[in-house]
Amino acid sequence: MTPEPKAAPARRSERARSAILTATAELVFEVPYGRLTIEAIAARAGVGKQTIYRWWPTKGAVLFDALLELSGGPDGVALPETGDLRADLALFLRATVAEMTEPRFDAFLRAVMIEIQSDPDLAEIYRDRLLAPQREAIRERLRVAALSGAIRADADLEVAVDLLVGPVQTRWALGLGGLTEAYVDSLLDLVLAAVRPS
Amino acid sequence: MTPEPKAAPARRSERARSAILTATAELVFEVPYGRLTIEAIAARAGVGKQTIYRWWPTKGAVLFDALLELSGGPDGVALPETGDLRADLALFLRATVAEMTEPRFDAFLRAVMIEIQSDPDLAEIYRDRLLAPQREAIRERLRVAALSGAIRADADLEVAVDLLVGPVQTRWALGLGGLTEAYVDSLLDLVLAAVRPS
Amino acid sequence: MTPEPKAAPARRSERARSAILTATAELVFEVPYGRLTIEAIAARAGVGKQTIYRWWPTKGAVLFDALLELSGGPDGVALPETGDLRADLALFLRATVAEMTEPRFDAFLRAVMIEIQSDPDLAEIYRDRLLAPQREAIRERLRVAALSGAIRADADLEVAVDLLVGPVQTRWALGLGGLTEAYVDSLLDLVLAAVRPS
Amino acid sequence: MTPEPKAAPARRSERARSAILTATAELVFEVPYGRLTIEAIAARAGVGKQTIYRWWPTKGAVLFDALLELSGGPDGVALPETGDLRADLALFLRATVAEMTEPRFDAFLRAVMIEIQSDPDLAEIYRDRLLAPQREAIRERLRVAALSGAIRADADLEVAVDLLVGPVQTRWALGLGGLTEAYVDSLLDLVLAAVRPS
DNA sequence: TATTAAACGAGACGGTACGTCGGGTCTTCGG
DNA sequence: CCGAAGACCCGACGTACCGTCTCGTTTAATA
Repeated sequence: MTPEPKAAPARRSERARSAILTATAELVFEVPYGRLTIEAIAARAGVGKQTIYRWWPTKGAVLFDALLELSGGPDGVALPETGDLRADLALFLRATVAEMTEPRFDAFLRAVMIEIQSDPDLAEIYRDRLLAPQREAIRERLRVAALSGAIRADADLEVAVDLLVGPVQTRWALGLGGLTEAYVDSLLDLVLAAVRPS
Repeated sequence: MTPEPKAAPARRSERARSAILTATAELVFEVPYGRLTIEAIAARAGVGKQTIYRWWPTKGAVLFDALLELSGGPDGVALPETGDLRADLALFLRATVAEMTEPRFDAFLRAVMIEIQSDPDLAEIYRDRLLAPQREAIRERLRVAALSGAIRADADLEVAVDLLVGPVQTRWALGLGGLTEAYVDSLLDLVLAAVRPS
Repeated sequence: MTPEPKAAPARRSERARSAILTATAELVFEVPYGRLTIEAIAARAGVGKQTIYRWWPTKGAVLFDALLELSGGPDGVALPETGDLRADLALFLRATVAEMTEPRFDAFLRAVMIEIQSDPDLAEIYRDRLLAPQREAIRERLRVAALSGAIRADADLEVAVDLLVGPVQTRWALGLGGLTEAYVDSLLDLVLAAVRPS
Repeated sequence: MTPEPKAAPARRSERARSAILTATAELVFEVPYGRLTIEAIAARAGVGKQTIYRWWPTKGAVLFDALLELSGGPDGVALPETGDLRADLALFLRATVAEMTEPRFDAFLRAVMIEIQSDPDLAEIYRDRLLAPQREAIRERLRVAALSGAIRADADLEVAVDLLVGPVQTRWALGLGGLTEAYVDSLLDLVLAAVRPS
């Protein structure tokens, strides 16, 4: 059932794999990403450099695997569905803001941003594996709300998702600050006004 | 009257300065930013490496000066004021989208994004020198509209700015695509609905 | 029994080592020693700079290893012992003069002289590894001659060695010229007169 | 009558000239000659680099002028003529040894040696300006001794000079040590024995 | 005494080489 | 036979000096 047992991982050391991802996660927080070297990861993980190059093509790939390892269980920030649209969205956005505010996660995400800007392939992976599911969940939530009449039926939901996510992401990415719970409330006021029925 | 403008750059070669910024702008487009080296800039500019290190502390600083040089005259994308709010905003957003779509500018902006994620000092410069004026112009335009009754008087204009700028910036930064004129229209539909009077 | 022969050079590439020493020997002859760069040696040897710095602390150390490599087999100029003191010394001095006159060796020795003047540690190595054995051989030859009555028994042999070697070395070092076989004869006339019995 | 008023030294600053030579003399003692830079000389002398390059072609030329300045008045070590040959030579050799032993002079002379090995032109200047007069003085002294019957009439005086000077110079240059007054005595014993009449 | 041309201090400039860091590959050895 | 260890070739780093080249600013011989 495993979809891709390809390239038969032969005998891959699980110990080495997780040591490498753990070391990466630690180092991303400790040193500026531009100074993060494969040698440092190997040294921290107690692993030969070759063991890294054998399994990952680039530093960015290691970073992404480390990220997937972290966001593995609970797929990032989950979106609840209590029936109260505003409450659900508020919960989600507050959790997002909390992540972006937490120093370790902030460092990690900025490293990911750097790789996304540098490498379109990694950008695609990020979109497909992490972004798309999240956006789809929000869109689905809005769709339900539209059916129940909580929001306008003809609203462009894709753009509505952008309206919810874009402002927060942009403020974080450009370091504009102001990412508080109050901000989330103000944002929701406007976005919900935009999609309010008739 | 100032007795010592001492820190005055002494005798700085304008020829070298502009050759360096030009070479940087060219190379940012030609090679991935991670592979862009100071040596390459120096070689392309026909300049000694030391001449770069003498006047800029980091590669990012050179990049930013090159950016400021480009966006020098017309401060980036200007915001017209015709009295028709939607038309003004549409013009502005379309120009922004056009920039982000143009390969040279796209490459340049991604390089800037990398530096912003890496260096808070550069992020601050970017915010203060380029972002802040633009956002202020938009906010001012909205303020005028609020006074004339075109939009709700009690709307939170700071968040309204985010609503306009965030979605576009986020789609570009994360490579989500779909940055078309149609998208701008859909976006404006929702945003103007959000701030529509009573 | 030694638990850690650790400082053992690990796995050192013999290919690189000899390529470096050969390149050095060639370049010492081709360019003035002051212009001889480590980068040129590395390039000529087809080797990374780091490989040189890994095994030698300074350019002078490489030069000395190259010299030892050359003077390896026949320990420099050998001193024969035929029973005829004057003939033996004449052979030795002529060989010395021949070396000093040969352009490649001249260039090499002048480079060594420069390093000796610059670095007392290298001077010590030179004395111990190359000079001392040679001087000891001469002194031993003179000792035998003293025992056989060919020269005065109470002559200060250390100084006698200086008398043989110093004039030639000085004329060469200061570029005074006149280093011919005739000069060797004149020199031997005087030196042997100095140590002639009774 | 001045054969070359050419290049008319125009107005040369004596202050600068002597400051440069003094700074050079100081620095030769303070830093290894290989690390002695023109920039350091200029800085120490409170002079622009160009002022050095205007009047001297190379660092070695400055060094030599500094040396000539020092050995200016008393042309190096003078050779007395008291009628007692051994006493005269002993005085001269002891003075030479004293110079070579004095740390400042030692450093200076080693710098000169480096330049002589590096640059045949400077070697020639050194021979002509400093070495030749000294050797001629010794040879003249020996010639007088030969006439007076103190030494053999048919001795090769050029080689005799080498016998006196070479051993001391060589021991110093190669760092063999043992440059004491006792050594001078032993040396004179042998050399005078070599040229003793019949 | 005022003019003027050079030499001067300062230091930026285009370069070369330095000695170091890290990338990505290859080789050796131990488990 | 994988993995740790680390040497290897290579390219770039940021620094130190090179020798040249402006810049004003003395400075001393003329005009």
